[in-house]
Amino acid sequence: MTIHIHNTLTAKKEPLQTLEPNHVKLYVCGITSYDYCHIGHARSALAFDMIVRYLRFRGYRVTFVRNFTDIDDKIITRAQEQQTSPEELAERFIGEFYTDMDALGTLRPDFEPKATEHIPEMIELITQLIAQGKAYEAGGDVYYVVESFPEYGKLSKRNIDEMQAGARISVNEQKRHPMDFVLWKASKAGEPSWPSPWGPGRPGWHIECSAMSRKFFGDTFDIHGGGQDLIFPHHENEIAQSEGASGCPYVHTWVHHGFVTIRDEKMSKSLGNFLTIRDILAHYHPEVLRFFIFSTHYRSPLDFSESAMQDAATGLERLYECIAAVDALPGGSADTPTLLPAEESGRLAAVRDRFVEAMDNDFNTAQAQGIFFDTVKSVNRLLSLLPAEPARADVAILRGTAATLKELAGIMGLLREDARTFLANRRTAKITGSGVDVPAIEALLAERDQARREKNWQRSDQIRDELLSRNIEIQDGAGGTTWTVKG
RNA sequence: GGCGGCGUAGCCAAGUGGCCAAGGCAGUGGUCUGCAAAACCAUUAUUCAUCGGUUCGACUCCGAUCGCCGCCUCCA
Repeated sequence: MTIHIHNTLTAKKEPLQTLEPNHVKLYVCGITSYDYCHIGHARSALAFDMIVRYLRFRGYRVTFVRNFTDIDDKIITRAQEQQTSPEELAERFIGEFYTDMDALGTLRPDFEPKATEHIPEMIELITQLIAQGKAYEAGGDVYYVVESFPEYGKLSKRNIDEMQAGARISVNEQKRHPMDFVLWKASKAGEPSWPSPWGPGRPGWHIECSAMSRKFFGDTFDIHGGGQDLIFPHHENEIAQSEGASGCPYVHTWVHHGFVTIRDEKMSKSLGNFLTIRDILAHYHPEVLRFFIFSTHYRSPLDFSESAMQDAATGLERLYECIAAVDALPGGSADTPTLLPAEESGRLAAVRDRFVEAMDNDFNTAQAQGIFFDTVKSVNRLLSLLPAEPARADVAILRGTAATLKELAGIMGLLREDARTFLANRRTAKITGSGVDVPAIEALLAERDQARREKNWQRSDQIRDELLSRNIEIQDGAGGTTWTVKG
């Protein structure tokens, strides 16, 4: 089996081929650091976190590069608003980004280049383009000659004429052609600037990725990723710059993930409908967010809602409950005959293969989650059949399955906590959130326990209803009564 | 207007032409339980927006229609 990945460039799923055997060179567009990250950024980070982990799980060496855009119009504007310097603002939000990413538990990329630390590389690339007649200087700015690149539009499936028909291209007297885009901008007074052959200025947005990916990977690399909104113009322009300069193919596979929407609309600051990662994590465990994000294929839109998050939380708890039940199993006896039907043990043993098949198909995490639930169902079924002194062989199979489940779910960053701890913490979080009085509950339960011993069912049920009205749900088990907070 | 994508049960969501259309949430019946809860078992789309076409056979391919969304300006 080979991994198939959807390639935006060809609009097809293609078998993964790497330039170097078993080595994937992956570049992902990171954030422009001028504000807190929202769930859309979380989706991007988590999608590529999963992809990197999965490729490594499948035996690839992955070199993962993700940049920071730390100089940009928005940064300059925001810094002025906040009466600080662009450098300070950008650094601050890079720090906030790390805070969020660490909370989400994402892997650090192997390299995290910043635009401001690669100005010479950008100047060199621009110089090469000018030397080839593919860029020109005008009034301290440098522009790319779009018409010098006949394949312009091949990624976003557009052509220059059609786009000119749209009237939204700003008129700029400096440009020779309205679609020409800026590689280097002359700085205005008070703006950050770097010396260049064209005078003091700063880089255009697109050039940084071309220059930095070339630094780490050379002229051609395997996978370039980002959000679907980057396809045009950002990635289209990167292709024009890089292929224009090198004459080589820039990227083999383009991977673009879908948006997070709220009430089916794209999150955007102008609509005021965006939620930051820390907003979400204040209310939900990071794994709940991950579970929610991976419940839909990465290229599809994903609609955020409270109820969807609740479903995700319920689903994740179901997985953890199962793991916790297996963890609680006794060692088992060699004298007890095994109960596990061959069909069932075969199904459990197939989990890994089924998971790989789903994930090899363009990282189908939604299908993979379905396989987790299938597995949980099988495990629970067997658990419910197990006698007090189960067969050692059955226990071994269940423990092995639980371990596999944790390993595979770990690729999505799920089931990474100790199950009992997770469930206990979750209950604690709910208690804290709802202001439940634990000693009062314990007292009522003790009273109910006494009532039950006396077979005073009326009083016993009265207490249960009383607790339920406070959102406390109880479970009578062999080892006593436990309780959880609903919701 | 141009380009791209989507429309699968009450909700969410897989499905790379052909065994009964995954899975989750919610619902219903049952087992268990003093009664419950959890768990388990069973059940919930003769049908995949609509209409045509290709094919022995289509949710899967092609065309049209309707509806929704995104990009075309900064954007994950």
